Amino acid sequence: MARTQGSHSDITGPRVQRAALELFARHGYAAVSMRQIAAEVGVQAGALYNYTADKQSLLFDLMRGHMDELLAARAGQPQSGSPLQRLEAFTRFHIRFHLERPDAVFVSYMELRNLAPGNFEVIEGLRRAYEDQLEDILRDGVRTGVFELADSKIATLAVIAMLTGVTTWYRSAGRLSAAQVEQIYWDMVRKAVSAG
Amino acid sequence: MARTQGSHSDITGPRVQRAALELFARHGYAAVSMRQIAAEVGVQAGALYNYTADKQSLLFDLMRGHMDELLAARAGQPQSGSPLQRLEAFTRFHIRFHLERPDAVFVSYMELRNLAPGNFEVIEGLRRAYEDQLEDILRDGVRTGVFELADSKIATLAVIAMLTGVTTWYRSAGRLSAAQVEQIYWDMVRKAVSAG
DNA sequence: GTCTATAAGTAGATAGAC
DNA sequence: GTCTATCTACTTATAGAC
Repeated sequence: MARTQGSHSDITGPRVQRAALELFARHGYAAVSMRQIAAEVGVQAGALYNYTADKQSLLFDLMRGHMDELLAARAGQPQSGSPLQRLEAFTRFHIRFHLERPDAVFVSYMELRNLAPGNFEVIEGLRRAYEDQLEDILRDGVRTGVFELADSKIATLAVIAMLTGVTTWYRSAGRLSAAQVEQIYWDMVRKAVSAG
Repeated sequence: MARTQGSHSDITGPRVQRAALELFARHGYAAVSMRQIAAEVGVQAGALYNYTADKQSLLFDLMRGHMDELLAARAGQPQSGSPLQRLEAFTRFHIRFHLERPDAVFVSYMELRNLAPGNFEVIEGLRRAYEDQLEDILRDGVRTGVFELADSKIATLAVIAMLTGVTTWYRSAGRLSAAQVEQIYWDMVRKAVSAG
């Protein structure tokens, strides 16, 4: 990974982010040193500070970028239809989006503890905004009688936990395609929330 | 937390385990130093090595103890009845057991990455033995037609992810009792796996 | 923009006194 | 069994040369 001296600002920046993401996902934020990230990129540790103020900003920017992307992608999806249709759209979107970014999902979920308090507040707010979208769908369905749930808030958290869990075992080279996985989870979600 | 000099082997050992568990749960294994653990216990760092060979063993023993306790508690539960009855027993057991040990659950789930390879194999084997119990129940129910699932293995992982997720938000001082939470999750699990 | 060198501090783990 | 002291290595971050 040695690199001869020179200027590479346009390509080094993204490479730093990518190396940090991969290493944080594999070993955890606290277990990864700036030297390891630099080695992965092919620069010396000091050079990283041209792209990030410090290690904490590296983590926060990754998580912030992931959440922004999640909310932007979701905003680009169709939001109309019956509660059942909206729930199906949400479920399929969630699985697809998360399966495409296993590292970012893993880091955003596992490294919340390692965010500085102010940074944590920001990420937590974005996460709640996303969850509220599902909760709204479930509440609408309960109101119209198509869903039957004792507690919409808990159902929201339960569904999201179930769906996000897919990233812990799914491998694209495995026996199931992403489309099949999407269908299997949608079947379970639909049944879990539906009225008898 | 200062401590006068003396011998306290019988009480210090459990205190080391407990302090490590709490600190690992709150800050993460890699972010916690042996000196922090020692300060929490009220001894100097060197004294910890009377109770653990090294930091890695501290983590492994905690996780191993948690998994052993999980499997032993489960083995003490009734295992007979219809697939639906067995699923209800498993669901309620899982929620109750996990709600009673939020720190151990959190550490056992989040710190898998920080186990040395051989230690990881052990914990992974225990985890799989536990999951297989749920998978057996689901398979039996599918065979007898009471459950309807496209894939028993994925349903197993989905149900466990959903149930374990309860530990991320549940607080005993919150608006719902553990018994209520148990009931809400059981309603969702039952519906999610049942045949139409 | 990247390098080398370094500051200042902390890590895990051990040795020997008591 | 716990203490103090210490070894060796590594940590984040910065300064100044190129």
